[in-house]
Amino acid sequence: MTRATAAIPAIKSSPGGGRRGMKPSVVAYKRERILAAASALIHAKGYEAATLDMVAEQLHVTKPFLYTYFRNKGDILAAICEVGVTESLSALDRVAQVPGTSFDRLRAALVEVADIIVHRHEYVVVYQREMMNLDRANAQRLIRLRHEFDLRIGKLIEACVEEGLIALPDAASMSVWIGGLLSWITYIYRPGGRRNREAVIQEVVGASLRMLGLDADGRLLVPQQRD
Amino acid sequence: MTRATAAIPAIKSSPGGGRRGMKPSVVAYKRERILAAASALIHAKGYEAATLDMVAEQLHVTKPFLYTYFRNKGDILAAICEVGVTESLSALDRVAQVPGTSFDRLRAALVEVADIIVHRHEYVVVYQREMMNLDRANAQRLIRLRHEFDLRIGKLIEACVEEGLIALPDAASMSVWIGGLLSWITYIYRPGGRRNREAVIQEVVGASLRMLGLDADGRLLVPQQRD
DNA sequence: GTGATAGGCTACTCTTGAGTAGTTTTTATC
DNA sequence: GATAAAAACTACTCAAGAGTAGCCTATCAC
Repeated sequence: MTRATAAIPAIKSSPGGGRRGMKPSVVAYKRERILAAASALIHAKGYEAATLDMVAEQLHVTKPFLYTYFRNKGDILAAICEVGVTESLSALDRVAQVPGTSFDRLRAALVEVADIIVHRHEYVVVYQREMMNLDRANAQRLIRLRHEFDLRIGKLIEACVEEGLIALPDAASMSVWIGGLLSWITYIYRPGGRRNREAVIQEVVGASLRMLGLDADGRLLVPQQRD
Repeated sequence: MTRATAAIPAIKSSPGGGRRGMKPSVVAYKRERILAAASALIHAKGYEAATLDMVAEQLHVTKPFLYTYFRNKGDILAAICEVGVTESLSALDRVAQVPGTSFDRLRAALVEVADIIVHRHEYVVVYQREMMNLDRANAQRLIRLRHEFDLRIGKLIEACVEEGLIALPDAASMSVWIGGLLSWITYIYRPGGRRNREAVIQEVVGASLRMLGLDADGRLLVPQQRD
């Protein structure tokens, strides 16, 4: 891991480096590097076509090296798949602290998650496409996490309904469709593509809110009076 | 192909059976059977994990049999991937004949395509997940078809805008998000799942129209006046 | 019944990639 | 600078599956 090792000093100043030994954070760093390389490769070629030898080569390392940081290929995939959902869930934790109305929190949640999906593009695509290659245990865990995410979006919506900010009947069931719209970002936005990152986020947030019968500022949308 | 052969008589009465030899339609039928089996397997296990030996076994046939109807595994995948888009495009052709306003045609298109996605569930999932395993030529063809689909949905939207039925600025660019919502059906609806087929279609059509600023009957949605 | 042919099968080859056993190099410590 | 331990590498094994060469058999024309 010639190059990775050379890059390690950057971590010295990172938090969590206790006075005695920075081993844990170095290990975490190496794992992250492996995941980034694997994720890029799997994103480009697909799970089966992306071999561990290729991952190793990209890092200027050898295959057995990878096996000291992950038990097997499946565990690498699982770790990649977790990133998006995990980060989204902690974003929801953060958002819960946002002051204002439930609408403010809902919109903040949408923006935050859209942002994560845009930033973690490759990880999310791999999650969507390759989840099924996970072994039973990892798959279950991922499904639970995803379910929790939908549930919490649903709760944010319900809070809006209770405050009278949303009028749509059965609005909470829209959470899965909002999840779909958010996931679809990966098909619309590609890093280096012609679409603008912020514009995509704004579009998806606006579309999600309209699905809930709200405009971008949280005003209720109602059928226009015929004249 | 013991079982398939036994089932062939059903085809005798099918259209296209010229007076001399029903060979072409028999071949088409066998190809379809192969695709159905392969699609189910790939849907369940993923492209790489689904082996041709398994496909053959499911049909009570052997692997070389498959090779007389398809050049290789990739061609089978390509044929599966095409189904959803191709059928959707011909649905759009049909819909163009629908009398009434542009809104009627747009809604009809959404319903038809949603219906296809629900019916061809497995094919569509495979398309979404495994497209990247296609060789360059097949991939290009598929992308073009998909692009055409988005374009034509965009045109249906534009027609509504021109007739003054939609007020949303840049409404045509919503076509990709509608495509996303339609694709998401595959995550929401599973044959045999607890969700009702018609309800799902209604939900997705309603959500799509709300994204365009319309209610289910095509009435414009406008911000409610503050009191 | 005999011969020709399409349709299908048996029994391979050959490649590729996951995972590992055992060895070498680097680093840290005295 | 000797020594121990950690980190990484070399050089495999082993399994699995895509694709194929060549054989077998049912069917049909005559």
